[in-house]
Amino acid sequence: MSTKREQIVNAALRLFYQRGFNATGVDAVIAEARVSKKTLYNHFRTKDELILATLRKRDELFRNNLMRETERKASTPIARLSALFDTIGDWFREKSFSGCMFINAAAEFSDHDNPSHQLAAQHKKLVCDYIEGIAEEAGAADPKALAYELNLLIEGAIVYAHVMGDKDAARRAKEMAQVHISRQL
Amino acid sequence: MSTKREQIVNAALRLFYQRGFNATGVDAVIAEARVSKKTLYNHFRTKDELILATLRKRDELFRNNLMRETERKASTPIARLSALFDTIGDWFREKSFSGCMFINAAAEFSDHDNPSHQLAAQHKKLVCDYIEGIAEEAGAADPKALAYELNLLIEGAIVYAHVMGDKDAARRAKEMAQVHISRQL
DNA sequence: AGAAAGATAGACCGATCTGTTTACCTTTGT
DNA sequence: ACAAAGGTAAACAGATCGGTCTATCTTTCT
Repeated sequence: MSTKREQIVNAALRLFYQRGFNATGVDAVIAEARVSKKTLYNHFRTKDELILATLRKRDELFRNNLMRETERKASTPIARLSALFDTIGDWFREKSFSGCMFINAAAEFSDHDNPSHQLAAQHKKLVCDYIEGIAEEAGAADPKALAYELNLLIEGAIVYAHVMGDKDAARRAKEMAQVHISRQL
Repeated sequence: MSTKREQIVNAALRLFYQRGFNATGVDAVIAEARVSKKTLYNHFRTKDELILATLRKRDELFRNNLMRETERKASTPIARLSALFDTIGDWFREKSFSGCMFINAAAEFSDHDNPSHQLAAQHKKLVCDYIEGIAEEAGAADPKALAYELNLLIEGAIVYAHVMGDKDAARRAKEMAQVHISRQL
């Protein structure tokens, strides 16, 4: 149906991720999407709404990929807890990698009440919930605590990979994760 | 001597940190600094140069505070490795806390070759070097590896504290850190 | 066939952006 | 006392910002 809307969001996904939200004008988005400005503003009331729609799409794509890849790499819950770090390691090595779009959003929209910032917080929680589910299946003593720990290691690795360009961060984080996983099993 | 320059950088430190780099215009900086636009451009050739000078100042202030506070809180190297997390916990609880200015800079200046991004990477390395020094004094088996691990936990905690508003992140990271510290001693 | 819906390119709006310039004022060293 | 240095406020330049609007074209439903 609304393929124009998808074109716009797909263009926004690329541009906002690579260049940032404030640095990307709507003119750049419509040029990348090959769409007129009127069309963009027919689908989104403001740029802020486009940003929110783009972040929602990113959340969906990112978590779907995280789940699919992690479950493809490992078949047991315990192995999947480790495989999470292999999946993010693959992500770090993509040529388009520019950090976590939600960390980036929180950086630009620093106010915690900002809708984009809240969406970022929600995304992180959903990822954490997913990990908690695996930790439960794996029989962790305290799945919530283990998910928190693994997620914190993931965030640390993302920062290392983006800020310092450390493509090995996922492997190092994985080794640390093994320690915390084995303490719970 | 150059007190005007300091006024400008101090104003820029507040505004760039709270509102972001692209979202803060030079007009806002000169208003906050109570200085004319001419004066700003006498001291800095471009806004980008002001950003770089501001990041350099932030690096100096941040690391000095990290060292001073951590050394004040604990007198032995081993205790200091833990105290690092208390220091960042205090930071998280400041009302002006808006995440790590260098993570924020890397988010807005995503290109790794961007001078601001490179300064961010350098800052992270200097913090890691400081921790490595303590790890050495503490007699860690592999000080470089331990510093890497603790720094990764710190980055994870910063993300949690900023994106999710989790003021407890430093304590949780500290508990994780204890595990990795004790494995090396 | 013909009306309604939705697309197009692009002119246009007022505001804001970085950066320059003008004209004047204040401080300071000799 | 006086020139030089460095400060001020504000006008200005040209580009870009988010957002609106017009006039035209294409598609689709009945």
